[in-house]
Amino acid sequence: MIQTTDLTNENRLLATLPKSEYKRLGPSMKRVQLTFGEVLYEPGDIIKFVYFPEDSIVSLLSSMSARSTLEVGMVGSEGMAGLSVFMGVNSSSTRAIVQGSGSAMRLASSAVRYESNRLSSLHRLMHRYSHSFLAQVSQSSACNRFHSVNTRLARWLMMTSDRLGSDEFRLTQEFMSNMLGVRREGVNKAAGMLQTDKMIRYSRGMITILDRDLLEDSACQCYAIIKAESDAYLN
Amino acid sequence: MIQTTDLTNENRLLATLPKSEYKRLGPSMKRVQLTFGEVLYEPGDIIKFVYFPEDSIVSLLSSMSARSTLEVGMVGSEGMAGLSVFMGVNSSSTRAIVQGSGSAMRLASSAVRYESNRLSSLHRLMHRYSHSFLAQVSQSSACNRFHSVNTRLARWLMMTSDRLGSDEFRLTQEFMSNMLGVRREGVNKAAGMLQTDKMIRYSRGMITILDRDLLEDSACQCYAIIKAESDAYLN
DNA sequence: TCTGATCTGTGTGTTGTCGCACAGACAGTC
DNA sequence: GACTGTCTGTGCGACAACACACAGATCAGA
Repeated sequence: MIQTTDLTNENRLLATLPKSEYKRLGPSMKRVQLTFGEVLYEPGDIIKFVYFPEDSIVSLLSSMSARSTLEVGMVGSEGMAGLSVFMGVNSSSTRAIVQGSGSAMRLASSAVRYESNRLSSLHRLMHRYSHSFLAQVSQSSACNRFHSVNTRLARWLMMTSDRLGSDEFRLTQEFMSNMLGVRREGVNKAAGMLQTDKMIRYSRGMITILDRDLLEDSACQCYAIIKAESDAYLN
Repeated sequence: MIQTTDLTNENRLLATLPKSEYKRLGPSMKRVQLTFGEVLYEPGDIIKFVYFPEDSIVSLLSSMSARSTLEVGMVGSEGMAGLSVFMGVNSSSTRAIVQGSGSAMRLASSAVRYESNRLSSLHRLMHRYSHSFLAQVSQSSACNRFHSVNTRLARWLMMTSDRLGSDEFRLTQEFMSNMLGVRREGVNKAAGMLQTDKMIRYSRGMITILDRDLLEDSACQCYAIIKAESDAYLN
């Protein structure tokens, strides 16, 4: 497995906090293992915990029907799942599902509510992350409207790879179709092209990125735009 | 012109503030007239003012290219244009354009930065609005992916009508095509159907909603979902 | 080694939207 | 009343994605 990012294996949002604030959160925080497919919360659920992914990924999904689901946002070590809590609302309108197994720091929602107004750096960071996340959702929205399945799949694979810090991961076409909001057959076709062009290799749910540069080239500009936004807010 | 909502002609977010906080904002605030087509800020611009629409509407657009633009969020009396400022970022990734002429309260960004941490009700409200807005953007994103031009146009007309507090307004097919992210011809076809079914009437940029109930029925569920979210946060 | 479950490949026909091209309708103005 | 610009209507070919239907490949476990 090739490490492609300088992953320090910690959540970058938390890592940016001054020590004093981090310590204050300590007692309410716990490192947990998130496993693929785990649902952290459903739309309307009371959110008990928020999650700061380390090498895991959480996807936020909007579903129109059982058949039609779409990822509206992806959360990795750059962010947090459960922004609603920070915004003073105890439930979300999206489903949060673990898209990549790995560890995350889990924080009780009550602690978020209690501390986020007292810890100024945390507060400021969360605000900036909210902005970054909103920008991501906005960009994806336009991307989903205008770009083809091919380019969107390439973008999505790049984003996933970045957050996992790996070029190899398990994901079926079925799963990706739920993320991109297209049929499995569409993913098959798009993935087939990427494979023909030697950018990726895949078999029975195991995907390997063979050529990141080529893959990035076939992704739309949205990838770079979202990445810039995600990285920038951490300074 | 038929008034269909109990429009009190003031921004509902501001109206929810306690008097003391509203007074604090007073000196920095000014009622301005927004005119159709006016651009409040472009992506990347430093945002000097935020706007609390009264009977005006501000659309937030994401553009992939000159040809391809999409409305990612709509702001009326329930909200504010310029959320980024509240989130501690002085520019936005979207373009803010006036979609419906009318009045708005304009507040200097510096005042937002200075006061939003001091005025607790304002802060709390803005947080809750941020959540509501994020929910709107997420829902629209899925809607744009899964629903037909017909239903999306119906939804969009309903949302516009709600915010203007009127059943009659000026909007060309060309303009709507930029909002919905489809070609003008597509809007023509969809609008033609709505007109055939006697839900709306239109001519040279003047649209009249003839039957709100029917129009709401042909809009997708997204309309009701977004409306509920927008109304709920104000309690 | 057989069996069932899962994952992937692909074929056919349909539909929605696009891209382009142009004609008609209407309003303002000189 | 003629001219110009704007807005609207429509026709046609192209194409991406859809819906459905199966067949083939691979793996895990009995």
